[in-house]
Amino acid sequence: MELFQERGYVRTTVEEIAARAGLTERTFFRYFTDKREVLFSGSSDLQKRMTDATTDAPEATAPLDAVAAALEAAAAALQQHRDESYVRARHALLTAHAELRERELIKLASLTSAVAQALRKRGVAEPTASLTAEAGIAVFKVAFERWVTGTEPRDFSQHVRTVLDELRAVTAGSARPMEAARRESPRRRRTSK
Amino acid sequence: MELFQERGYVRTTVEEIAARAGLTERTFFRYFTDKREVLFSGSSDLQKRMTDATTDAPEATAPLDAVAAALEAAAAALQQHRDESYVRARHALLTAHAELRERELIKLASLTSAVAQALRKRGVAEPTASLTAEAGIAVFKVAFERWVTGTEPRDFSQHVRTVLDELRAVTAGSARPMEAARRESPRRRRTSK
DNA sequence: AAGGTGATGTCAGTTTCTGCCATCAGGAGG
DNA sequence: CCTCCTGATGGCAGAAACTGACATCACCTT
Repeated sequence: MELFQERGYVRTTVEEIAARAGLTERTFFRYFTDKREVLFSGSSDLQKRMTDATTDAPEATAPLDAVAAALEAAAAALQQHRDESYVRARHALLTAHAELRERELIKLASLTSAVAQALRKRGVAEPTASLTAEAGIAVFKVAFERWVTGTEPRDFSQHVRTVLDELRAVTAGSARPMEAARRESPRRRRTSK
Repeated sequence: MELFQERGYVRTTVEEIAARAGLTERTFFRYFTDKREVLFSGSSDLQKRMTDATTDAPEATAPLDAVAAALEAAAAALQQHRDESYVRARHALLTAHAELRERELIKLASLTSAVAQALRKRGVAEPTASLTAEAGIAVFKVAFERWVTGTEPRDFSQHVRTVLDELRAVTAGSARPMEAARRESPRRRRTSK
């Protein structure tokens, strides 16, 4: 990250990164499959937290609410493990370089299918599982963007809740809503839990 | 595509591709920024169709339904312009090579923000616009996957409609639904149409 | 005929990434 | 203490992707 901020991502060579770490280029490629990968070391950890949270949600929890729990877990992990300056610097790099955004997107896709998998383990059928996971990660993306971009120091988990409610509003307010919903699960009263 | 099927994607060199087209490697890179890009030439066209469809939906149409129109447009374009064997071959390449999936994901992300942009032009506010676009593209992904993977020769647009209904079911059947919805739009009775 | 323009070719060079083999430190077992 | 094994690292050569600079050529305009 030091080097990336000194000379920018593209002009920083893998050899330089390795040297700064007291290693060789060859060794770098033994730890990271890619030059890009060096910016995504935490992602497998995040994924584990989120799938665990999905799996551990109480049995009666609706699919989307299990995913909401995963999002809360992610929010907690993010605010704990990374200081804000690192997150912002990283985010600046990602938005500036398409190759890095690509990598982020595939990480998010992997996250999505992992969450879908966790939902299936809960007994959620396809395509509900995939779809709920997709929607949940969409919420994650939008909320994260608003969190990093936003000026006011608002809580990430607060953003998550807001955006999740927005999602529910979006899909509730459109045509042809119901026959599938009735099939899926018994009507649920606004459980204050 | 010929070469990719003869020797596989990785063992096909850009020089070979260019030669097969009667050109030089250098010229290839004047037309395509990337080796990957050669498999995504149609994407900007698809994007235009979808944003147009979003923009052209009748004024009273709800956001998600405008996006549904865009999905219909995409389905029409796909079934018209590409024969099935090409679509399947391409899909096989994309699932086999992570670098290609990355590229596809960024194309879909670009599509998402273009659709969000089109929604904003309709007067849809943030974050509803982004969120609706994300959800819509999620439907596209899931429906496309089912279409290509599926054995029965079902219509793509048919898949789209099914998955869209599933999405509505997913978000309808979860907790804490309403305060955002109430803010967003006047109460809407479960319209049977 | 002269000049301009756009598409292509040629070439040299950088960087990423891989395969192969050598080295070296430390632990296990004799 | 010696030996063998193993895991981590370095060194090196090479393929392939990509870039920049310049040359060439066809074609069009004037």
